[in-house]
Amino acid sequence: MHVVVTEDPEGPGGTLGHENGTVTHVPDLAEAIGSWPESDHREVRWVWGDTRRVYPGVLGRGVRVGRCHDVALTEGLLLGAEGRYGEPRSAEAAYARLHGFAVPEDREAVVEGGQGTLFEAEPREAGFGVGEAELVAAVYQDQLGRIGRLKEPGRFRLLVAAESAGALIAAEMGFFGMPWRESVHDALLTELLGGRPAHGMRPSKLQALADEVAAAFGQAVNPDSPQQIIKAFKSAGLTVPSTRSWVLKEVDHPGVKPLLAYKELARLYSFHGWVWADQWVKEDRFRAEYVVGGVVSGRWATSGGGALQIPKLMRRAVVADEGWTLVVADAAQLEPRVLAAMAGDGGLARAAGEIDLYAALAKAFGGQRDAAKIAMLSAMYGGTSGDAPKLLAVMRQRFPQAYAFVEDAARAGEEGQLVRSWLGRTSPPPSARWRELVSGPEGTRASRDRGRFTRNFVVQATAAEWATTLMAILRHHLPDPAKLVFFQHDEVMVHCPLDQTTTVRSAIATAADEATRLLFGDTPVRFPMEAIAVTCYADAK
DNA sequence: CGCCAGTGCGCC
DNA sequence: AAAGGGCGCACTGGCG
Repeated sequence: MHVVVTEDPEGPGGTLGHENGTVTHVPDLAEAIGSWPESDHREVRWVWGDTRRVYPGVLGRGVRVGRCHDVALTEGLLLGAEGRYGEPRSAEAAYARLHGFAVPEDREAVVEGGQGTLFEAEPREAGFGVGEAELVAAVYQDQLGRIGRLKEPGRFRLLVAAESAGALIAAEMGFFGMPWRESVHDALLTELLGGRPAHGMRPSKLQALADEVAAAFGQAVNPDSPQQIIKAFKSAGLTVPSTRSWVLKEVDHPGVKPLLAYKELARLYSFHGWVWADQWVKEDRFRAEYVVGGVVSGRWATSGGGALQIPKLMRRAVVADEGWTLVVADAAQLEPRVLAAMAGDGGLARAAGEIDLYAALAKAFGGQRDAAKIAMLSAMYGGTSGDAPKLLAVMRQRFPQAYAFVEDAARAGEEGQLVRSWLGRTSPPPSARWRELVSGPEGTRASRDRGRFTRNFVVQATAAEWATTLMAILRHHLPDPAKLVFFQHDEVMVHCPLDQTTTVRSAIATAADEATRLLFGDTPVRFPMEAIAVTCYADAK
């Protein structure tokens, strides 16, 4: 069964819309959801316009839900599938389209940017002469109908369920937070940088390196300015095309070493330094803002805090609570396995039945595991340099179906067509700019670029679907109080009491298996998900 | 002053 | 060694 949920613009109240069409106003929404008759609590699908607007408040009152249908996320997926990519996807917009009213822009598109301002800027639209509960209910019914008319409604329903579950998980991860020891983080920064500087100053070790750089060049140079660095090298008689670290590494000049050291530390300082901690870490928890489906491929993005780019070095600060542990699991070689399963390539699927897929493929590539890996990555990314052409020729011969699968996706992209993931996420259409370019002198290049994008899209998007499905299942298998606290494309982290370690590890294995069956049915492809329990994230690999 | 593109680099 | 896909974010420096 489903229940439509709306929250009052002010206060803790809201409405519950029942399947028979009646709408009840409740003074305390979280309480009403939490006290829903236990017998069917797990069976309820809570339908709401936007998880980010409704769920945090509910969580804040200590209530969690099992399943939901996020109307805005679903609308985005449906619009893409219907060739209307990019149109506003809020429940209000969907309702307006349904009835021929003027379609309001999405609020996040209007407000955009700043943390915490996402939904505060303007009061809720007055509506279209209909209560919000009726509005959401009408859009929900319409969406069910549209899903039913798609080519693969069953798969798309899985996609919608996974995306909606992802929204719940993202909200919960943001709410509960990832363990982050401020004291460890501070000690690490102090060791590397030399203590927190006064406002407007560089940390001492950073300043020392900057001074070394200036001394080496015999002139003042801002190490944060690529332009100034290039000029400084020029006046030393050296021409560098850029200041990328791998370029500078090859340059013979005394300024290079301190400069590279500076760049590395400066990044830590500005990205994950004290200012970052002030903003994002409270009470030994890092609370990130995830954006479900924020990447066109369906991967998650972040809107602040950089949760998906935590430097390996900083993982020292991620430490389980006393008596608790971190169970960290990542899917090994996820993308080639996804390709094997999707393409139905017998040979590749057999290799993907092994724990080390690349080793299993090595035979086909002259016994070279590295060659097999480059061949697979080139096939999935559209690589053309080095040995790629030669290795791709081997792949074409030995794994023709997998080869054809990515080639077809690339060709579709080059021709300006849309491609779809396994569950039905649709790639964005080519931009107007691309259409101009493609018929001009730079046409071949633009065409190839888009081909590489669509080639990768089908694999990356399906990998994202597998990972989100796994998480959605895992969430239901976790014993209380274990919690998902981190997710990064193909890696999950669960924070749990020590005595739940074994249960959590097997829950992860089960979830990986169930996700594989749900998506691909009876495939020989295996998706190994090795889980390791650690006290500190840095010890996970 | 804010805005924006370019650069560079962290993660998968 | 540094190519091929996807991101976010800090910083510089030019512009209005």
